[in-house]
Amino acid sequence: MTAVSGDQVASDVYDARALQEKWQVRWAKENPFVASEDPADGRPRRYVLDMFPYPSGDLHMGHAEAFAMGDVVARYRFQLGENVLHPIGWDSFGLPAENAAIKHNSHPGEWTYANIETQAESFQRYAVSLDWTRRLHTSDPEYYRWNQWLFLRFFERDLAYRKEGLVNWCPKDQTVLANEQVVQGRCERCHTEVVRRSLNQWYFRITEYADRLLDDMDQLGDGKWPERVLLMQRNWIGRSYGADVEFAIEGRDEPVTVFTTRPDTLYGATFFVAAADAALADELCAPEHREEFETYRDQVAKLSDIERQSTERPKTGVFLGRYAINPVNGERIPVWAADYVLAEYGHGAIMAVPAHDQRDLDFALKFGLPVREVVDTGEGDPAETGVATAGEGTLTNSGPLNGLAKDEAVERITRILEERGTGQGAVNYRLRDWLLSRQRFWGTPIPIVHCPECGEVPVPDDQLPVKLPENLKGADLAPKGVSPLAAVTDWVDVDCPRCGGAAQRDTDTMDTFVDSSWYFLRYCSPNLDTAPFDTEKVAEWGPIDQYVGGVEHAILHLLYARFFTKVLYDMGMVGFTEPFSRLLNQGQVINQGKAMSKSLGNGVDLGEEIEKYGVDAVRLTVVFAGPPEDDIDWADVSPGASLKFLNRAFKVMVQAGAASPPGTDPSTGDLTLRKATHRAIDQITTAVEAYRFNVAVARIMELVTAARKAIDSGPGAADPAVREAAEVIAVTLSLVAPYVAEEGWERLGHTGSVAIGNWRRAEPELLVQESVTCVVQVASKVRDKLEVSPDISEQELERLALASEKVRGFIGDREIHKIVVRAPKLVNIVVG
RNA sequence: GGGGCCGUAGCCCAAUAGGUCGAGGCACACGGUUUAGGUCCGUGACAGUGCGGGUUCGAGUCCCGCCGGCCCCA
Repeated sequence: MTAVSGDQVASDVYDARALQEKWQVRWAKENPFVASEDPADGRPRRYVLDMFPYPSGDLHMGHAEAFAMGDVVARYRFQLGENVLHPIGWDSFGLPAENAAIKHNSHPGEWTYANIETQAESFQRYAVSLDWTRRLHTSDPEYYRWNQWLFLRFFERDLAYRKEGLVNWCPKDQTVLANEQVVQGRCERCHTEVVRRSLNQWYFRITEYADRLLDDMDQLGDGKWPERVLLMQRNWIGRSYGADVEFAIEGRDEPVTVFTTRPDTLYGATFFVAAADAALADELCAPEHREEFETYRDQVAKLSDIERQSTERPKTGVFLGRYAINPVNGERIPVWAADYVLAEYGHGAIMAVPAHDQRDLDFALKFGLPVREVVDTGEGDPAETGVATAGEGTLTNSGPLNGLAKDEAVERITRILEERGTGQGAVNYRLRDWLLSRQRFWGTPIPIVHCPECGEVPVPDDQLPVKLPENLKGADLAPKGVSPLAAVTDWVDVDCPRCGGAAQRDTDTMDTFVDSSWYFLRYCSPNLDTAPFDTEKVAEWGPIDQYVGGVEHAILHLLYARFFTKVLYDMGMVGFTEPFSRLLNQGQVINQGKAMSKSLGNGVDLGEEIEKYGVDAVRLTVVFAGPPEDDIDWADVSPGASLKFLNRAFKVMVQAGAASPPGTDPSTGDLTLRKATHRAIDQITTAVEAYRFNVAVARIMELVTAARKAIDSGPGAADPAVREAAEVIAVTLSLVAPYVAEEGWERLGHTGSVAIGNWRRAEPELLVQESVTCVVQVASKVRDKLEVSPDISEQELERLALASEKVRGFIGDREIHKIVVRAPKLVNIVVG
């Protein structure tokens, strides 16, 4: 670990391990990063938060990157002298604990809390500027009690409800999943193919907030959130404008409503399709087609979502022996059942316009259904080309719409439908309600009692928390398709809170994303036992000024947390509608171009890297590797080089500290170095504020080199400018390499931590340059360079440029067409 | 299939409102220090911005097309 040995005086050598041991003890004693609640404390308040970790084991390289980035932001704020809230906690409910408990025949809590302790120690060693007094764990009854309390408030507001419906079921984890947890038809966690089941489950009515979730994103623009995250959320919510159109069905009293984004193509609807697995298809099926339909439906049920949504697969379907009536032209169109229409989107049925929708066209061609073009786009007839046309064009074959453009037609037909009472303008969303029940043990019990008399009865607030039974372990927790809680009869059987009769607890637990949807509010009053959080404290700290975490949460966690915040706003419990004012997505740490994994054998162990290079060097490596949002390939970076740099920086601080006392007036110091120092301050500050931490580090490196040069071949270590530079090095380096910064600061003769309130401002007079290089171009090629004053006038600069011998030579006898002058940096002489 | 982001030395990456492509680092080479090696100090070479067009006095930056990579939605 010691990087330098031999002729150096041992104490002047940066010894990472020794410094870690020394400063961890001091920080633990002095607690420099505790947020102040003192009302008299006038410092600006700042809330910086890293997404809390899941205690899956010890910290790994991913945590190292995330928390190094977040810590740059937090420590910068501390350096500015702000009152920073930078708390930590654990997202400690979840499946891995349960699986570990089954494997080791233990209780999930044992594994969970042991891992939390391990991670807590690692965080201390990693020197993250955390406020340890606010620590929380979502698996504590003191925490999940408030999940239950919030669930009940949602229930009262009809934002939590139970319904029977087709849900995503993971056969491996033996539980249902939210839509957001199904990626490409597979379980987000274990990648098993998800199947459909019809179950009675609890949902949060997030669709009620779809418009606000979309529209409030306006608050997050201008670089406050990464554009791609906003884009992903927009896509996920998937708002589309169109119309609901009522189709009468022969032999049925009630019409069937379909949603379409293209009401303008209504005259081109030549058939009607119900999702094969929707109740509607079953209902519409004529008796003589029932057998065929049921066979088909059973086939569809066996298909995975992946197969079903594949565009490669030929279209399948059956005719249901019924006809629907097109409301605008009275046309009888056949009703089919197919699997390319999804039961849970829109109304589970569509009007098919084969000329202008490729899926409909594929289906029509396969089954010999008519294709009628109603928008002339100037492309070939879809019936012949096999290519549906979706673009702009002029309406045709469409009665009153003929001759209109697409947008006009949409407007006109919507009005016609509304006048006739057979349809209306409508908005459809891709977003589904949030399925929150899980058939697993290690989560928050849903605080509802099912009573044969009273139905769904909320557990009264004063009986919260509904605690998990403690006597389950090992095989008791094995997945069996129903929650393990169902088997604990003395837990399940309770008196109905309303009528006192025999009743049973709901045995499902909540999706752990409920836990993480409001934890950032709990940090403001982590021990409050009368409410989930103190509204006034949240008003003082919130919303979060800077949130830091991985892009893998771009939809799930961030969407849910935004939803919760809006509900809490409506309840008057928080005063803001967006929880995270700014968001930084850090990248992943990969190795040799691939995600680290055991099977590839390319894992990099954080503990081993720290052992080899020390905490500071590891942190410096991840921060310097590139922009924060980029992935870091560990094969491309060099922690050894980081360690060497820290050594250089440390020696500068030690030598400057030995040569002059603290408090030395820098104004008499070497001007060249002073200018370099203040330019560095200026550039580092700008870079940190713009999240360009890698650039900030590069500027610190330059400053160290400049100081080194000043000591070796300039004014010498005792020059006041060298001390000034060394102090700036200590302060700026503290954002990234806290140990060496603290030790350097002490060697510079300071007492107290370097980490708080020491950021310097660049002195403007030291930033001005007495001369700048002006390039002179002839026909856009650089032909000469001039040293000029920064405030030179355009006229003067033009005169100087034209006076240049070199320039005159290149102009020759060509005619000057134009001279572009951009004082003081450039002159371009355009010649004929 | 639709949408988005990205492509700068062997490698990781910089480049205010379009204005000298190269800040920083890795690797490499050379010199100094060193008994030697490493460390340390210093010096240096290598690219013209994926390809092809366009706008402009001037394009890494703006526009169009293509190639390659990544992401989101189908």
